[in-house]
Amino acid sequence: MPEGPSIVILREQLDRFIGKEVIDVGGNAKIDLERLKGLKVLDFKSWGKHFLICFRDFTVRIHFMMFGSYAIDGAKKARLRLGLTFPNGVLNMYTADVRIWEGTADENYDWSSDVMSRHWSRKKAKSKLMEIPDTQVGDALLDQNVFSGVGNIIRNEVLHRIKVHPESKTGKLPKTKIDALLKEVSAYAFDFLRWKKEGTLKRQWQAYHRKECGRCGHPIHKKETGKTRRASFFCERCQKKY
DNA sequence: AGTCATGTTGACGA
DNA sequence: CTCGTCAACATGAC
Repeated sequence: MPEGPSIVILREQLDRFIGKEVIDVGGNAKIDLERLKGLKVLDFKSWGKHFLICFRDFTVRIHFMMFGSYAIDGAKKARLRLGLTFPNGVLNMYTADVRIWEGTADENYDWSSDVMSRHWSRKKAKSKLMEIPDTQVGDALLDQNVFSGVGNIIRNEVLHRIKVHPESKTGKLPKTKIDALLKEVSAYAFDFLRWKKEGTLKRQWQAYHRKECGRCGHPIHKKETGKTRRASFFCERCQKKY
């Protein structure tokens, strides 16, 4: 569920609830559920992995963490975290971290860091990278403040695409590799979106959870890298360590 | 059936 | 104050 493109897919399915009133609220989310009742949803937005339900005076922020899921016009077996009933349908969410931000989404988020936003700024991401030259690029990719929406799939596939080893220090990357990184991180997110919709995402993976490199056939190395200690999958033949 | 995983936060101690 | 470590959360695919 969790990476940015999956949240975009959720958002895209909810157009018919925009402008509609929440006529009932349920679930075990630790927020004041009654507060939503009777209010109109002005919009659904996303910022990276954050799914945002926009009301006039506040924003409900949903984070699906690792195991989150949702159902539209249906229910699942899992315990309901937050369920919204509209006159024309239902949105149910499970295993999510739910919070309320006072104010609008615009007041709470910097859209330029979302790799799937139309406001995504390569330039700003580049200057953020320059500030952390000693950070491993694998860790930098998971930094939501720099690349919001990027998760473990996107980071591993992007690094494979640009032939860079996850343990490379950002400050040592050649300019061409920095530029390739900034370009591909967004490009891959949109490929992910398309493949996920087609149901072909897994078979497109070139490194992530693969035994052999999708490019050269060399065995894929799996290792917990960096401070994040998430699993990195990479080709020691194709991907150079800087 | 057991293992593993598309993630983040907060507590705690050094 | 900042850093590292760890527990906690909770589900489903294989």
